[in-house]
Amino acid sequence: MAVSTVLTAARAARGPSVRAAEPCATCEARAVSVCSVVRDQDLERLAQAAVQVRAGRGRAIVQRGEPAEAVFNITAGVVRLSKTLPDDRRQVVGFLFPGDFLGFAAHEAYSYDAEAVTEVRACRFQRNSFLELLAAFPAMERRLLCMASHDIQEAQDQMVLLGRKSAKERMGSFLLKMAERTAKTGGDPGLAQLPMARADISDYLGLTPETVSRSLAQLKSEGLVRLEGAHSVRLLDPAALARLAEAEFA
Amino acid sequence: MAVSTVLTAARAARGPSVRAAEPCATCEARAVSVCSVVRDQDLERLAQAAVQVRAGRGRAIVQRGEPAEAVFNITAGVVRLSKTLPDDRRQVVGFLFPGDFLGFAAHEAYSYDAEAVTEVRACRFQRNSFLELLAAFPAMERRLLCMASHDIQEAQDQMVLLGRKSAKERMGSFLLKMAERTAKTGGDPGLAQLPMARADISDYLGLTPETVSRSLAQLKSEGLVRLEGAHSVRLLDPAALARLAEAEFA
DNA sequence: CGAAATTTTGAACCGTTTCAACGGACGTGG
DNA sequence: CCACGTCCGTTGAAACGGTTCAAAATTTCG
Repeated sequence: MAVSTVLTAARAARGPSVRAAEPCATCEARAVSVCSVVRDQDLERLAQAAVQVRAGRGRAIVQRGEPAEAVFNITAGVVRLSKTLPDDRRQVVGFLFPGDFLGFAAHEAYSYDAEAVTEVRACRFQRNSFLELLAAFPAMERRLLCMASHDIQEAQDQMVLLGRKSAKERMGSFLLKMAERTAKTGGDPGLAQLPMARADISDYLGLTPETVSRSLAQLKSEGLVRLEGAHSVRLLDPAALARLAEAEFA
Repeated sequence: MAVSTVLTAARAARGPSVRAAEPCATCEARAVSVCSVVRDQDLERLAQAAVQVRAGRGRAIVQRGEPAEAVFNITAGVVRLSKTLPDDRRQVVGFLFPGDFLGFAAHEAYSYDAEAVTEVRACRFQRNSFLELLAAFPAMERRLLCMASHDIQEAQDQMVLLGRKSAKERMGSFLLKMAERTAKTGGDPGLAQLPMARADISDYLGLTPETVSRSLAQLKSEGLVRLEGAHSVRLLDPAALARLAEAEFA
């Protein structure tokens, strides 16, 4: 993921924010080591194609149907990807966090709306420049392919959630996933931070905001979690939660 | 996608079954032109790493958790990919048809079960050989990346279906998709052929077999379809069906 | 042709949604 | 710094769509 992060960093004279690549085998770490495969002059050339952009809470970043002329790399904040049916039913198909790519999978046009859940910073590339990078550096391409595979697996897990899990199970799965994310970015691993609104969570889990709220209340009454304000949840018994969620069934 | 198809064909002295590549921009055609990027001697080397395999109806091809040592390319028949929760709730995460890859996205272990819905023939590669191919031919890698992007978009559409559509809408979307497939392989475009059991369809659509049956009955009573036996459905009014399904919302 | 499996149909049940109202947090402006 | 208004989240009650359980009809295959 951190392709543009790295480029940005390169522009800023190679600061310590350049993250090391991790082994692709697990795809756990989405950091892409561009440095290892891109020569400095190319890096510079590409960095020039990248522009820092910002978006305030709730602002659209891309909209479904727009020609997919840009690829973004999120550097700060949280983005919500969603699709909306003509009668306004909405499904959130994913949340993007720092390091994630936006718009890469798109071919002609974006197939979803992307909006800022929190204040967002991102690195914007012209699509053509981005594709040139791929063409020039097969190792980049491989890395992206690996990341795409990972996304496919996540999507499949989400299908299990949407197709077969109860509301409480969905909520449990979601909390575990969010706590994992907190942990991965160096935060308290027992705390799930939920920067998005209940409506965003419900549209991600295929529920209503009311059901999300009720499911949380249930988990609370069972002693599995404690709500610390509306936007963070302490996991009191992650093991029990995992059992409940059958989170990706071990 | 017909990578192994092509390889197999190469072994059989380059028959007419070598499909031409189509432009990646749309990713509509999943045929991969290997011939254009792979030299003959390499093709032969790789063909030697591929083995034809068969599986009878209902037979497992790969199982979740198994080390992902092989990549398959389906050459005939239909494969069902599914995930099962510990209490036997099952979600079908996809069906594979001739030309599709199986096991490519897997990293260490397969993350799903793959079973033969009909009699299946496939081309089996050692994973390492397959990765060598990718390493040797960046154009292959690009093509796969494009295919993966396409799969991600399909997965997102399926999330909309599972998270937000009614039973009837799900059924409509499914029928349209299956009819499209029939059309693409040169069959009657107004006919959706459903080789899989109702239970497979229901596990794909996040429903029960009973609901699938009832939804079909409703569509029938509304004059949108006619059942021609249990495994093919004639679409009498595809436009109305598309409106109903909001199939990928135009 | 006949047995087993699959599909369809029927009726009661249940989890989630819907509709409605209340409570609390946040931000704005005084 | 506090008061007020708005938005968001929570809680309650009724309704609905889909599930579950049961049985009949059809298809499939030996």
